[in-house]
Formats: sequence, structure tokens, C-alpha cells
Amino acid sequence: MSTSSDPAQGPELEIVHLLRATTVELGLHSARFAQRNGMHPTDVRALIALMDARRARQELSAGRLGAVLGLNSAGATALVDRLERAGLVRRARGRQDRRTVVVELEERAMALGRSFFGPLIDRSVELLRGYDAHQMAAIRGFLTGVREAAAGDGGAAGRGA
Amino acid sequence: MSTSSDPAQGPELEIVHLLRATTVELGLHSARFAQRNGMHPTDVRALIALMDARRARQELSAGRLGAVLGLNSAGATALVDRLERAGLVRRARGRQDRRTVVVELEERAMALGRSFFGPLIDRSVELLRGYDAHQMAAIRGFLTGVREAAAGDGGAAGRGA
DNA sequence: GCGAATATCTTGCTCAGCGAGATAATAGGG
DNA sequence: CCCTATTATCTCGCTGAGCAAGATATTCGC
Repeated sequence: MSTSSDPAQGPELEIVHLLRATTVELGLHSARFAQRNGMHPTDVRALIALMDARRARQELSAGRLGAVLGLNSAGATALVDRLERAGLVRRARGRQDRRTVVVELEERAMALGRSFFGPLIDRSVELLRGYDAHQMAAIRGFLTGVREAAAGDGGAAGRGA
Repeated sequence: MSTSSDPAQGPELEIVHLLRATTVELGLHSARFAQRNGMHPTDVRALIALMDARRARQELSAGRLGAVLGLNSAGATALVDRLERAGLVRRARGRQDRRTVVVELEERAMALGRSFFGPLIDRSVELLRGYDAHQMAAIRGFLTGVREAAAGDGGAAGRGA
């Protein structure tokens, strides 16, 4: 966000800060969406995870959803309660394992998600169409590398207070 | 609804989802860092904003910090209280306008921030060194475009429940 | 100096998320 | 088939982040 860094340190650092600024902006966009619809940031993240799972044609249980979002079981239950009360999801018992609760998206949630992601996705695809294969490979490689670095928990982080 | 479902629709969509996955992973990384240091997500975001301001050689007041993070004045006061109690920042009265409270980072917070961002930044720079100017321009252009699209509040999103 | 405007702080409240434990369903050994 | 360990979810009680409203302190225009 805000003004850039010392470009003197190289174009690489400038891009690193640009990536961070972009993630911050996406987060703020998401927060605006949440507030506008009377939801909490966690609810939006849950919606994203559920739509992701749906794209991959996989069921998502309450517990697994909570794990993805970093909640404990009580928090996961409360989350699904909220989403259900808002009419965004419905609970269904798992078929083979009836202990599990499968969280299924209501049509309303899909529409809401599309209204949120659609324009952003369309604009992104439009941007990408302007690049050649060589450039696309670079974008893909960079994002993949950063994702793996973040997932690998690169942050050392000493003991807090 | 065209765009947002099928990965077979082209390499563009794959990259869009990759970007989203990357931001999610960065968010989880940040959450792990927060928990490990007894902080909350908002505290980490505040630290980022403060380090950003410092890089830009700009002072950040309590109220302005709260605005950046989307908090009201009470929330901003509580946030600075928390960070101060954790020894991460100190309050200082503004020089020309003594109503304001300038939030200044303690050395400890800088070190903590570096331990969090350092490895990720290093890895990112390393990745970027493998690309030529043509590719760097594509990465820069794509990220800039997405950031602007998100900032422009592309999400329509009607009234929620 | 007086009153309006502005920045922060205080008070009281709501609700997201946690820890601990209860309940329900499955899997395996006898 | 029954009994026990395991696993998935839910219930209860609590902590604390953030909000709304208002108090307090400082600045600016007149």
C-alpha cells in the first residue's frame, strides 16, 4: 500500500511489495463485501473455501472447514450455525460416515460469491490475455513459488512476549 | 456465467485461482505468526501498516492507523493499547498537533517483523531473479491491474440478509 | 478568549472463537 | 454380537476484539 520503496534496491523488491499491496487490497475488498452483507471476514473465507471445494467436486465437512480456516471444533460449529442462519449453507449428514456434517452451499451463496468474485475474475482474465506464453509461465512460476514459501512456514519468528 | 467455474476454460483461469490460493496461503502464514506470538490478526496487520509507513518515512497516528485497518476510534485505542502492552510500539504526542497520538515502532517489533517477512521476501527476490525484463513487466502489470481492480471495489454484491 | 471542529480515550455492550467436556456414530478385537 | 477406543460434532461457560455513544483535550477561525 501507499508509496513505494527504494527502487534503488532493485526491481525485485518493488514487485515483492507490489504483491503484498495486492494481497492487502484483496483483503480490504473482501472486508467491504463482508460488512456490506452483514457477514464477518471468517464467513467470507468460509464461503471461498466451500466454493473451492465445490469446484474440486469434493464435499467439505464442518470439522474440515474449521481446520482449513484455523478454527477449533466449537468455532466451526458456530460458523456453520451463522452461515445456516443467514441462509447461505445447509447441513447434511455424511452418507458413509453419519457422524460427519457435510456443509452444502445454497444457491443464494453461489450467487453472492459470483457477485463478489465475478468482476475481479473477469478483469484478471482480461489482463492475462495480454501476455504471451513466456510471460504467463513467469507469473505462474512466481505465484507458485511464493505460495510454497508461505505454506512451508518460512517465518522463523522467535518467542513472543 | 462464463468465467468462474471450469479449469478447462484456459490457462488464464488457472492463474487467477493460483493468485487466490497464494493470498490465502499468505493469510494463513500471517495467522500462524500471530498465534505463535500471542497476537491477533489485526495486530499483525497493524504492524505491517506501521512498517509500511516507516518505509515511506511517514508518521502514523492512532486514528489514521485505525482507519487503514477499518476500526473505529475505540477499536484503534484498544489496538494501540494492546501493541503497547506487548512492548511493540510506544505512544508519542504529535509535535505540531498535540491532540494526535503518533504510534512509533519499538525495535523489538522491527525484529519481529523481519523474522516474519525476511525469509519470504528473500525467497521471492530469489525467484524473481530467474526472470527477464519482459517477464518482470508481465508480473508487475498483472499484480498492478489486480490491485487496482480490487481497490476499485469491482464487487457488485447486493444487499445481504 | 469563545465556540466549533477534531483526535483520542472511556464506558458498556455484543458476539466470534477458545477450552473442556458431553453426545453420537464408526471401527476393531474378542 | 458386544465392548472399547476413536472420531465428528455439539453444548456450555468464558475471554476479549470491536462497536456505539459520549467524555475529554487540543486546535483553529473569529
